Parts: sequence; structure tokens; C-alpha cells
Amino acid sequence: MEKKQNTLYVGSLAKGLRLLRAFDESHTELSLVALAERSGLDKSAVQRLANTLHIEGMLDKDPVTRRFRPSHAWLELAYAYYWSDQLVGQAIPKLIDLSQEIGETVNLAELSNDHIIYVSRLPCQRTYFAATVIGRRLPALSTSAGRAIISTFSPEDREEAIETWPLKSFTARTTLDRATIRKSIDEAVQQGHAISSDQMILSEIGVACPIIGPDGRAFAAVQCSVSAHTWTRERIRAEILPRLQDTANAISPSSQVHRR
Amino acid sequence: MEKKQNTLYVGSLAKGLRLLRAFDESHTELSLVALAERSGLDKSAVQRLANTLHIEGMLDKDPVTRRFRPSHAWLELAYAYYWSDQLVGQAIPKLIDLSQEIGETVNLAELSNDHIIYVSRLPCQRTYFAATVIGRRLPALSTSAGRAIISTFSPEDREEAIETWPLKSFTARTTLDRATIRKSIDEAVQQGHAISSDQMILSEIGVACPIIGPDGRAFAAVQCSVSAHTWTRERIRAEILPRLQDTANAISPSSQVHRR
DNA sequence: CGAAGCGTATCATATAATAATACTTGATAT
DNA sequence: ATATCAAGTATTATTATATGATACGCTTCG
Repeated sequence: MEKKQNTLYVGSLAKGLRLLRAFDESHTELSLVALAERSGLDKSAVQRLANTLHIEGMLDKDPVTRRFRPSHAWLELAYAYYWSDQLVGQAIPKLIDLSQEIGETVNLAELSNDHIIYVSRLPCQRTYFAATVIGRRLPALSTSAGRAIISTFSPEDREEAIETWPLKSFTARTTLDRATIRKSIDEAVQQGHAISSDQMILSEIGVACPIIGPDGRAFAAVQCSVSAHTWTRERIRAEILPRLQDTANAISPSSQVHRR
Repeated sequence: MEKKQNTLYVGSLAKGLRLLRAFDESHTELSLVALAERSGLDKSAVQRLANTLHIEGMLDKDPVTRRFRPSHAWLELAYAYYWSDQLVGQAIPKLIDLSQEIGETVNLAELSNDHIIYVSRLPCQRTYFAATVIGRRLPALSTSAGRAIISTFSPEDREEAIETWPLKSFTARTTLDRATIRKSIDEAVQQGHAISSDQMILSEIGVACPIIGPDGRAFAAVQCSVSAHTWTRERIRAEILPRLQDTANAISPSSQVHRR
């Protein structure tokens, strides 16, 4: 077994967690050997660990296919998370109001290292499934929310983010050129909000305003996704942006103290 | 150490999970000793396990207070869960439509042993925070969704649920009398839907229609929560129920095959 | 019918987790 | 200032505990 830190690092626990993380959008049900492959552990280890997770209610096991699946406990963890995140409690009522006002999908995104993660989503019309699911993690540089957040950084941090944070192609038009992204973020610095198109899915436009912390630096953003078929950037700026901005400001009066 | 099952049960992993479960709505941030108390483990064990969880990104650690908190990884688990639950994918677009039509809060609840768990929530106006958070687990007998689900059971199973499933008081008016609950469920059997008032919070009315599986038994329900200040049961039946029912039916054509 | 793939069970071995103890730090009170 | 206490951190000897190789049995498929 690879030794990580010593003596205060419990390898078995870490291995169990790897099993949990083996599940994702394209691996929703895993057999014993599939788990072994995806986690890099041998069959015996997986047998014991998966069994433990099953007994403890963290994995459901299909009695006929013998395959494992995430259990409801995974949602209970999310429940606990929500109570621990002050920002969500602050934001939710305001996001609901916003979503009602503009009648479009509204999201709350938080910075998670060099990615953003959608923490709260209020879908207002049919979108693709992934856009309705909380917990989605995307490269910050490729999202309007991420760019809005980065735009509040000091010039040095901004530059570092632009140069080093990861990129990944999602659509044929996902921007992979860092110079183009820099331009987009520079605009966000000027205007206080970020707009992006076709990054995660085609014909989708995202607008985001940063939620600014007491130190002037954002760690979250309010974001709105609309269809390019019914909206232009001009109309978004005219009709959505003012309210989006108000909402973001209302969530982040610099008087409030946030952690994280 | 308490011995549970042997040889294919990894105790350290189970203990680590207990640490995760120590967090809930009223314990959002825990110090080392607080974790020890809540998990029943000794300080040394908690030290090692919590550290491992921290290193693996499952717990955030406040650098100044040294307290642990759920990390974003908890939301990523929820994300994986959603992809694994076929029902959610089926239901979401229909729930969005429903919520737009009736302009009230719509929920998807699944049966989880003798509880129900809110899997998907579309809040439409300000409600108390807990009502907007997914993953909330409530005694099935005390919720309209639970009662709607139980109403699809065979008479024997129904009776067993009514007699043995747990109850807990949430408001001064939470029904703790099983005879009253039986009456409510009997009505649901007749009418195909369940209505309840003041169970989780005062002045709240819940309506739910079961999502019926191919075997005629429900394992989930579409639920709608409204304020008793603006709605009466009659108006709910007239204006909300038909659409709620349609939605539940649309999600559960007996031709479809669901698991879980 | 045989082979392959997968889940399950068993077991000797030493690794890796344990729990007791002691040290460090920071806050509160005297 | 100094003492006291509680909480976090580090260390260590001990042995329980997790390990992974092996073998068995059940389906599935050609």
C-alpha cells in the first residue's frame, strides 16, 4: 500500500472514500470488479470496503445484479452541508425572489479551489439535466460565475488563475485560449459582471455577478443561464443584469462576515 | 473495539463514516473533542480519522478555530447520487412544468425505509430554510408524501407501517395518534392522494400523489406545500390536485421499469 | 458442455491502526 | 504577570486488525 502521511492517516478510511468517489455521472452503478478497476484497489479490498459501506448504509446493493449504488445517505450528507454553509441560508430567499422576477434559471456558485461548484439551483424551464443538479463542479475559467469571482482578485492572483487554472473542452466552442479568457475577465473587472456563451453547452448564455466578501474578494457568485435563442447579450444586460446585481449585492453587504 | 461483523467489515472505515454523520442541522461545525463526543470515539481515534478526512478533502478545517466542517465534496456526492437515481431524471422536467403551472413549491420525495427523503425541491416562494434543502429526512407517517406512498401498500403492509413506523413531534399539532393517521391514510387509499396540515410547521398544508411503480406499489411521491393562509383544502383539491395527479401519473407509467 | 467472469468465503501473516501518554498552545481568570 | 484549564498536536509500544492470495460456487454465454 502506498504510504501517504504517517501514523495519523488511516489508509482504510481513505480507501473507502475512493470507493465513494468512483461514482459519477457516467458510473452510476458499479459491480465489485468495476469498483476495483475504478478505485485501483484489489478485489479483496473492495469486497471488504464495499461491504462495510453497504452495512453502514452508504451504498445500496441491488439484490439481483449485486451492483452497488449511491444511497439516500449521500443526500443526507448534502443536507448537513447546507446547514453548515452560511452563505446558502443567506442567499436562498433572495435567489427565489430573483428567479420569480426574471423567470429564468438562477444558480448560486461557490469557488472550490480552481473550480466552481453549483451549490443552489433554481431551474425555471426545461434545461438539460446536468444544469438542474446541485454539486456540479466545473473549471472556474470556463464559467461566467468563475470569471466573475476571479475578476475580484488582485491583479497578481487574477493573472495566476488565468495562467494556471485548468481548462477542459465541453462543447466545440468552449474557450481554451487563455488570452481570450483574460479578455473576458478584464471586461468583468470593468463592468462588475461576467458573460459567457457556449461554454458548457451550445446556445447557452451565462451571466454572473460576484458576491463580494468583506475583504473585497469574492468566493461565490449569483449566476443566471438563458437560451441564446430567446436572449441577446444586450437584452440580458438591460433586463436581467440590474436585478442580478442587486441580488448579489444584497447577499454580500461588506458588513456581513462570511467564512470559507 | 466493538466487533460488528467480522473479517469483511472494516471498522476504521465505519468509524470514519460516523464522523461524517456527526454533522447535522444543529451541528454544523465541530471541534475535535465535540466530534469525539458525538461519535462516541476517543480523542485519538477522532484525531486520526478527522485528519484523514481532512487530507482527503471530505472535511474543511477552519485554520483559526481548528474546527471541522462539511466540505464541497459532500455536494459532489449528491451530484453522483442524482445521476444514479433514474427517477429524478424522469421527474425533474415534469416537476419544473408543474411548479410553473401552479406557482407553488413542488417536491419529489422517495421512501427511505420508514422515512421519506426529499430528493428534489422547487421552492416557489419564501419558505423556511429547511423546506428548501434537499436530503431532508422525515418520518413517513407524518408527511403527506409518506402517507400517499403508504396508501399504495397492501392492507397488511399498510397496517404494519401505521402501527410500527416511527413518529416524532415537530409542531404542537403534529399528529402522534396512530388512529388519526390511519384515518388519513384510508382517505388517501380512497382518493388517490394525501393531504396533511400543520405536521412539520404550522399553517402549512401538504398534498401528495404517489408515483406508482409497475407492481402497483409506490416508492415515491410528488408533493406540494402551500400556506394555509392563502389556500383551503377545497381550493387545493380544485386547483392543484388535478395537475399534481397528472404529473405523478406522467412520471410513473406502469410500463416504465424503475428500480430502488 | 466447458469456459469465463464475477461474487463470495477462508486464513495465515505482518502491516497498519490503536489508545495511552505527554507535549504545545491559547484563552481566562487571579 | 502568572497560573490554570481546555483543546489541539505529537509520539510510541503493542497487538488487534486489515490484508491479499487462494479457492469455491454460481451464472452466463458461446
